[in-house]
Parts: sequence; structure tokens; C-alpha cells
Amino acid sequence: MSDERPDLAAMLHPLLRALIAAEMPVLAEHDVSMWGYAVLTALDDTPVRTQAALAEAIGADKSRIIGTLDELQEAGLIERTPDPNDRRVRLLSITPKGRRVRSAVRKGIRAAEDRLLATLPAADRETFLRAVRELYDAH
Amino acid sequence: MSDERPDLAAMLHPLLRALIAAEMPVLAEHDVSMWGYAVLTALDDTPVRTQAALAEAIGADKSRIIGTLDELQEAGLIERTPDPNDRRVRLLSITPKGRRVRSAVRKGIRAAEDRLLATLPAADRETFLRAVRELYDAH
DNA sequence: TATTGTTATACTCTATAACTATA
DNA sequence: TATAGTTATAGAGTATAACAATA
Repeated sequence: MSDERPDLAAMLHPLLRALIAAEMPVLAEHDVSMWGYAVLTALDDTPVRTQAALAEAIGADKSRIIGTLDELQEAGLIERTPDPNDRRVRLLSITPKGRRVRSAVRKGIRAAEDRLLATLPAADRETFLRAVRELYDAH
Repeated sequence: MSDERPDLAAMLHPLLRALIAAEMPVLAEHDVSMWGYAVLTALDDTPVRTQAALAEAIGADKSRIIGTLDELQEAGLIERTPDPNDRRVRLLSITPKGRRVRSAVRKGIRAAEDRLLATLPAADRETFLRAVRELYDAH
């Protein structure tokens, strides 16, 4: 029986798709993209950074997040201020409004996760989340 | 503590990436693409099907698997024979060689999975796999 | 008219390379 | 010259639509 299961990636892939699909309405409700939410999260957890460092932190290329930063700035969720010490860099920071949006989105996403995980017995769910976190930290 | 973790999708995404990266060398070693392996797996588990049904089964579009089928047929891993009863459809079947390749690839992939999961305590690993399977079956 | 397999087209992501302005 | 941010270009992957053969 234990060898009859599908490959791990073959199971995780549709699972992740379902998870993302469940998060889409939450993101749409608050008018942020997935990358926008990732940026808000990174900025909220560690306030100031250069754009390149931010990109690195969320696993994207520096050129790829620019559109996202433009949108977030336009919406007043982040600020980009020139660094007086080195006028090449733009100091990034999340605004109070950005923090509120991030918090609201996270709450909605956690609720969606809970619904998706609801079929698991509580003990298994705990272990599952702990295992995912451990694997995530290791890679 | 339980609220301090990253979002589930934010953890699963890089995890899946790492898993896929670990599988790449195995696939390359046996000269099959990821989709090719998915096709072999689907055909091995339920032998005969139309291309459209096969595509549906592996979560792809019927137009998207054609190149994959061409490659597999070229390599002698599957056969496409016209259905005498309905000459529009091509009956699909996996060849003995295809079965061997599928089996060898799966063995390599399972080994890669084991290495990736090795950091987890045995009990947690069991529960993790059981939970993933249950969630996968539910979606 | 509907369906199977196929080809062609377009659209989304992403990766890479140029360009500017500063240093 | 090297680096931060930006823009432009090209590639992979995917989704959709059109097409020919058959039912």
C-alpha cells in the first residue's frame, strides 16, 4: 500500500494549485496581486531594504518586481524614498495602510487554508504543518 | 508560535520546486520529460484510452500532450494504433520498454523523495505522507 | 452537427541582456 | 569600473481557437 501512492510531487502540485485558487478571491478582494502580497509580507517582516535585496528575499528577479512595486506605491501600500547617502538606491518601506492590507489578506488566506485542511484530523494537521515548516526551513 | 509561520502556499511552493529540481536528473538520465513520465504513469495504471481522456487524466489540454506523445512513440515507449471501430481515435498503450522506463524513473524519484524527507523523524514522515495523500484525494 | 486528433495563434511568466544614473 | 534601478527583448509554458478527418 505504501508503495502504491502517487509520487509526492504529483500530489503536491494539484494541492498547491487548489491552495492558490482558494487564495485568489482573497487577493482580488483587497486589490493586490500574489507578488504584491509577497512584497508586503517581506517588507512587514523586515522593514527596510533595497529593491534587489527584496527581490532576492522573495525569490524573484530584481527586474520582475518593478511593476509590482509601482502598483503598490500607486495604491499607497508602500513608499519608495531615495536614499540620501546613496542616491542610486530607493529605500523601501510599508505604509500603515499596507500593513492593514497585508494583515487582512493574511487573515483571509489563513481561513482558506483552514478550510482546505479541515478534512484532516487535528493531530495530523498539526504534524503536517510542522513537517512542512521543517522541510521549508531546510530548503 | 502557530501564527508566526509563513503561509502554507509560501512554504509549499519552494518545497515543490526543490522536489522537481531533485527529479530532473532522474528524468534526464532516462531521456523522458516530466510530462512524458506523467503519460507513462497514467498509461501504466489504466492501459487504454483516447488522447483526450489521457490529457484530462493528467490535468493537461489535449493539444498540449501531442508533442509528448510523439516523443514517447518515437522512443518506443508507447504505441498509437488507430481504433478499427472509430477511425478518429488512436488507441494508446504503453510498451514493455515504456513500462521498464516508468518503473526505473519511479524508483529514482522515490529515492530523491526519501533524501528530501530524510530530515523528518520517521513518525512525522509517515503522518506527513498520509496527510498529503488525504488532501490530494480530497481535491 | 459533433467529436478526435492536430496545428496555429496568442497570452502569461520568467530569464537575460541592455541602458541610466549614480558611485 | 562597478552597482541600483529600469526598460526591452526573448524564451518557455500554457490556453484558446481554428482545421481536417470521421462519425
